[in-house]
Amino acid sequence: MSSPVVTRFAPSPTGYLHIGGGRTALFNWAYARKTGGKMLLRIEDTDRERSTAAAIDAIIEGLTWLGLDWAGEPVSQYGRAVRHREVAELLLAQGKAYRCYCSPQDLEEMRARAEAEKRPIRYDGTWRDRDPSEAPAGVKPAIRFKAPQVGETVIDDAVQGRVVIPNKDLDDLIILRSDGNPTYNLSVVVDDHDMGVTHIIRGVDHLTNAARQTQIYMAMGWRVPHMSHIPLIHGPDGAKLSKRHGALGVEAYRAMGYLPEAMRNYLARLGWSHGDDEIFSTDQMVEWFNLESIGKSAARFDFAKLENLNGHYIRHTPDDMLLTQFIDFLPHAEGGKALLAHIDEAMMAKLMRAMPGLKERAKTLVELMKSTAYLFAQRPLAMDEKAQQIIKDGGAEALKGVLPVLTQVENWIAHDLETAVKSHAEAQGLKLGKLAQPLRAALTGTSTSPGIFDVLEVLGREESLARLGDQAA
RNA sequence: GCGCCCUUCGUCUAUCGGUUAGGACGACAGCCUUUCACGUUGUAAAGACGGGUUCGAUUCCCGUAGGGCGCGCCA
Repeated sequence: MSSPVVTRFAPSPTGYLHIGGGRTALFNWAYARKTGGKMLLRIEDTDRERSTAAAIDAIIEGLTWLGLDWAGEPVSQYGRAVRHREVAELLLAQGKAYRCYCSPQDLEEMRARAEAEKRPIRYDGTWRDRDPSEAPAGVKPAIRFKAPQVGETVIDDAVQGRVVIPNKDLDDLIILRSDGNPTYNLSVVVDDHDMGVTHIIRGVDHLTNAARQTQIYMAMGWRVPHMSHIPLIHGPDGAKLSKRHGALGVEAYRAMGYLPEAMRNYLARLGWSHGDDEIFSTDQMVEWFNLESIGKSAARFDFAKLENLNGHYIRHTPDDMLLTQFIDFLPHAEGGKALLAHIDEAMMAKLMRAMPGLKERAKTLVELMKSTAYLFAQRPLAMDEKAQQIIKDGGAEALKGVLPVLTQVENWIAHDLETAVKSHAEAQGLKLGKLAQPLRAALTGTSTSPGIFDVLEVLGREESLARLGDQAA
């Protein structure tokens, strides 16, 4: 029996929770659930300049919206700085780290020179073996990790396989800044160790860090956690995800009207697969999830597929649940708050009745919201010229013209009309061309199909219908 | 420049040496429908290139090309 799995999601609060981070969190969460372990949340806020409380809120809200939860309170990495410093000092005392008196300018020059001479950009080890007595006065040193210079560091990665990195390509990284604050690579190792993390699942952009961190683990004599470096998500053009593409915060996806379950399903399929299965519940995903089935190559974000999936989830969500989700969505939607103000019991009832027609053709909640515009509109509705002309012309032709016009105004009504007409026609043995009967029935209240009265209200001209009826009959 | 990783239809992917290379999204066409959508049927669409290994390679190895990531007193 091995120890229970502990995963962690460790974002830095320097901005919104982007979609790649959301997927990383999903994988960590899914793996923890699958194995009966737990996922921890750690906020990597050691960069005091860029970390913000707003970003922390955004991350937590984003995860919550995605339906991902974690064990215990979020851990602030910055709050553990004392311990990180302690480890840095320990490394220093053991001769596994040393003080470096190079100034940032020195280092910049070093880099510039290396670049100019087309040499690898690395710290040259100036202070690695220099006698501390040579230290310039008044300069606060940074502490560098004394990384092995020969041999190689191996990362046994569940996704990437066995990755071997020559130690000569890894330089002595700073673990403690000259101002006494720890840096990322040190903090991560100390925290993951102290927090009992058994499995690290993160983006491949951390692969090189994994090597450096492995060296620190070894220097401390700590056990190296299982690693899984998952491929990154690219934009539609194959390049890095930019804001133009999908590098938006997860809250942007919420505002675009995507359902959390659709997002989970889509994100899971991006890089991970279970045979030919495309649409699966989150429970199903958890049951199937495994690290081995995660691919190694980067995947492009495809909004068309997300939309399709989202449409599927919208259609398959029970009306009442969808209505709840819709209401919850409104505050986050552009123009949604204005609608929210008009929602009372009567409106809820209307929305509920309209939902079957509404959800049939909405791929996102935004589309669904747009389709409800009719319900919120002032009566009587203004008709465009085309509609007016059609009415003016009257006659049997009018009916043909009316439907498309209605479509423009409000698809779902047309849907109701169509359904009502069809059923009436069938019930009364009428040919579909003869619509007068069912329409009259609707007008007199014989039909209970919601939307019919609204339709007539839109038309606003019972005479036209009557005329149509005469001709059609 | 150096290191690491990747490469199957336009996109996401299946395939664990032998398949007519499968599915999904998208596209196109038909059906359903007096709108749109849903649904449904079908079509087109892929192993980057070059060498090996093997009776046999998409699958294993090497090289080339292309792409990605990393190389901060950022995380």
